[in-house]
Amino acid sequence: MPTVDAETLRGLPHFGGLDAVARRRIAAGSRVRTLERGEWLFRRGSEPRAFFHVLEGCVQLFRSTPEGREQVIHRLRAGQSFAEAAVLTMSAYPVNAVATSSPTRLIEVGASSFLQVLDEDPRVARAVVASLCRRLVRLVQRVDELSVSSFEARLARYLLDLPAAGDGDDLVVRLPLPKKDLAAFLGATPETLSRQLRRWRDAGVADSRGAHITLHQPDVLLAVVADIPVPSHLPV
Amino acid sequence: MPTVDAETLRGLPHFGGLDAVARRRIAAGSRVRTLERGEWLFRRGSEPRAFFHVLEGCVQLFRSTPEGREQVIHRLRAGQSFAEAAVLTMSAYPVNAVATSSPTRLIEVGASSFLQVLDEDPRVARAVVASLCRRLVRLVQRVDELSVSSFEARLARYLLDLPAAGDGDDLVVRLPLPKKDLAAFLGATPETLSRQLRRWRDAGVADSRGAHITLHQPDVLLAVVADIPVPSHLPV
DNA sequence: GCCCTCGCTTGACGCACGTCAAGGCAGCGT
DNA sequence: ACGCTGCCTTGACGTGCGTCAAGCGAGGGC
Repeated sequence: MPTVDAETLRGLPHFGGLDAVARRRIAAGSRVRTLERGEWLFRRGSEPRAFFHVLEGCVQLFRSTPEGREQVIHRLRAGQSFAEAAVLTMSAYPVNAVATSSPTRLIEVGASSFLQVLDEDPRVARAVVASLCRRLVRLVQRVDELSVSSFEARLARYLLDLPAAGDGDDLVVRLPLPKKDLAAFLGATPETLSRQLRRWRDAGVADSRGAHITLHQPDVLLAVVADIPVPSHLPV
Repeated sequence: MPTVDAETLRGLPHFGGLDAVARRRIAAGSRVRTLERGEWLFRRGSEPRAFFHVLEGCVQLFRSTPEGREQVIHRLRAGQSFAEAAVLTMSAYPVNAVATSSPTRLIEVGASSFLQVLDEDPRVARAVVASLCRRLVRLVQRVDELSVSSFEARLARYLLDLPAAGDGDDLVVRLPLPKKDLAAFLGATPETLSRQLRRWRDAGVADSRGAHITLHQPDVLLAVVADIPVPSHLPV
């Protein structure tokens, strides 16, 4: 059970400004955990004893219905923290969490030491408030997207938000996750994703070869994102 | 422009524990506003100069697409605060806000005095963090609901969450808002709402007369909420 | 009384997506 | 080589829900 170096905590957004004493206190209540792909970190409804910070790999937060349909709420990569809110309300984790790559290394910060430091140091409180706010705004956006925009629009937005390389007039992006997971993240099925990419290929808008997707007409995608139906002067 | 009595602030969740000095500071940066039904409080994208606390009436937060489709994010009634997150990030209101009843009275708390007190008093920070967390959890629930559950399930859950009066074996609830607004809140259209109520009436599950809805078989609705398809031993 | 507006209800119709089922194609172990 | 097992793709089909359009009933003004 590897413990956490107090120095390591300096890198975390919440604890960057802390003095050495407080940092050592947090470090004492923390440890590093390593998970394999597919391993569960916590389940929805269980008691939140800790929040987490991703050092390496990827964690997916999701909910699921009794029949197995799942909605991915969030994907966390290196440098991001999560589950602070659950710790702060001290009620229950509202989602499930599993690692989606191997190995995934995390810092697990114990609830009690975190709450103590939070009460004593206004700077931590400030940092936590800020990060909660950012998350809140992002969620508001997702509520909006999931209910009013089509799958096409959600996918277009996702692709345009990826880091892209130019290639002549085209943009080329690389999917950072398998297509079936991307589909789940966008609240749809792999079949729907596949069909949308097919339609774009037929229309000459975008081509996909494996995880590499070439956007021939990014402006069309931009119009889709804005939810303005594209004037169909396109060849069949 | 009526100013705010420092005593009034004692009633607000964020400021209940404050000392008189801090409260007077907040009061100086605040005022009471009265809106008519339909009046705008702020628009998405504008700069957040204040957050609000509802004293009376109702405020609706929503987003809308260029073509006019709207998604209601939240409805606030007396005793609730909103837009703290926008103030804290200091970027832009992520939603629109309008009053939906007349009169709607609000306390408008100026951003600068709020931020100052937040930095100085850890108790305020704690209260704000707690309220943000609650909101975050509720939003996570909505992301989940909007994407994985059917309209029927969302409506069932909404009805079961209303305060109900018993009447024999039946439960009777009163819709606190017009049906078209309810439909929007649940991310659907009035037609869809109408049809669902019709189906329940035909199945003998629930009857609606205006805003009064009688639930003859609450257990069926409970099953719907759990997303377990109801075994159809029901008469046509 | 009449007419207007608004909220609600119904029907007809279309489309986006989910589900089920059947391949194709890669990688990988034996 | 073989057959696994996953991931992706495609087709056929069903359905939830939005859109359009019509009609209904309850106010409210004149």
